[in-house]
Amino acid sequence: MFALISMAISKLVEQRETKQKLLETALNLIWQSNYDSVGIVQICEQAGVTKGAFYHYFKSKVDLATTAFEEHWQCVRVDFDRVFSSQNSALERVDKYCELIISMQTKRQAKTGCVVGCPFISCGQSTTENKLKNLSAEIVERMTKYFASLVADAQREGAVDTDLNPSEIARYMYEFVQGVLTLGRVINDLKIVKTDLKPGLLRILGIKKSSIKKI
Amino acid sequence: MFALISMAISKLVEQRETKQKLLETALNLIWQSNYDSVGIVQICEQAGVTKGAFYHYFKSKVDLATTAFEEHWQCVRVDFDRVFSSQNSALERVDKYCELIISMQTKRQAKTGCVVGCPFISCGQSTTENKLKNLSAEIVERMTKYFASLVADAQREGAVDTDLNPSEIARYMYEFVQGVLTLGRVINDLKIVKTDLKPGLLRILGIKKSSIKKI
DNA sequence: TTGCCGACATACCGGTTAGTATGTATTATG
DNA sequence: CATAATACATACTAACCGGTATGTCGGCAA
Repeated sequence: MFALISMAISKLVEQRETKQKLLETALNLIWQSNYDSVGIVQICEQAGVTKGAFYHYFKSKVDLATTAFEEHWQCVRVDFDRVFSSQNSALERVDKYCELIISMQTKRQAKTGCVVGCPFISCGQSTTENKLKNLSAEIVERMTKYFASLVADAQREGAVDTDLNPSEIARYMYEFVQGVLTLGRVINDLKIVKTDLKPGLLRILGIKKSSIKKI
Repeated sequence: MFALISMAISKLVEQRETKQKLLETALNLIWQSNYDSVGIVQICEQAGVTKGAFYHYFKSKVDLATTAFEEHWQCVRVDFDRVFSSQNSALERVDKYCELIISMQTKRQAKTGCVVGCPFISCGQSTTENKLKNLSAEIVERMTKYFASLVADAQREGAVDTDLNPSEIARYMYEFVQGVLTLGRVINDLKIVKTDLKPGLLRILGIKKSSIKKI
């Protein structure tokens, strides 16, 4: 009886793990290189499953990739919701966001041996699949919302001049973030991410000196 | 006699054109999509030559790509040398640089139908070929030099605070440029490039208001 | 016991890939 | 005039691609 139940459970776990392993492996491989140059068999081998298993769970390569990226977003947005929480002041958000990015990138570098940058942007701009491109564009919109409310709150807090359009500054900030991550990936060095991300963001945000002293 | 000479010349032109057409086509195709997903036969067909002609002039695909990108750099560096000339004030350089980028991107968009971004960066971060990656990293170094001297000159001109490290600000600026171009490519819209590039750069550069009035 | 179903595994398919081997026409040279 | 080199063109190969068709296996309900 107990044996039966535990077998059934382990079976369920295995099932979930097969699909999950596929998603995870696909994300990692595509993130490291790019969508077009990663093959299905390569993903399967790395995940330790066969092609049959792959096509049992996913109807195509782009199907796997999109769900992998969507799942990854659901995963990271938890972190973003936390650091961009209204509970944090604007400057705290910048601080925590930079910490988050750097810690994520450092972990990935430790795992893969190279600087990977943002998966959505680096992948979305280098694939021929429109589904992935659209997903990336969608992520850009979502991310700029975080920054827009950050800037608006910074203005309300009196840390930033109010004679500026918050969404403009927000765009500059996110554009800068992506630039730093992209160049970090190209020259394969986290140094510039670690040194430039925060001061660059603060410079764009343009915090008033008076507000620094206040905090 | 004249016929012979003109034939010889036209032959020479043809030869140069075959190789040149290959380089040009390769750059365009790879720039539009990415290195890994562009095939040699595709390049040859587009260039109107055969595979035999291709392997007569280049020993491999990556050989073609690297020489194409190096040639493209030699082409655009002429423009960069002009806009970043010491004859121009720092603000003029920013102005002309933004104009150059926007005009280049607009032309490419008209030709290809999509926003292509910076070829060196978008390609270098999405290929598995280390030769191309290294070339991209090299280009990054070359470009930041332009910005570093721009910032230093801006400080000497009194347009920017001197209590800042020029190379730091230069990095922020180039990182921002690449972010704007990358996002422009991802969302396939030149709008943000046109609206954000110049004000974003000026904000990072941090021109003193007094110097604006002076000019 | 039978029949079915989900969860894979294996073998295979047509098409495409980078790269090569060989053929040929034209031009330069001794 | 012969030979050699250049500038290609054509045909091919071995590997690999995404995708499919079919087979196998354990569990489960009737």
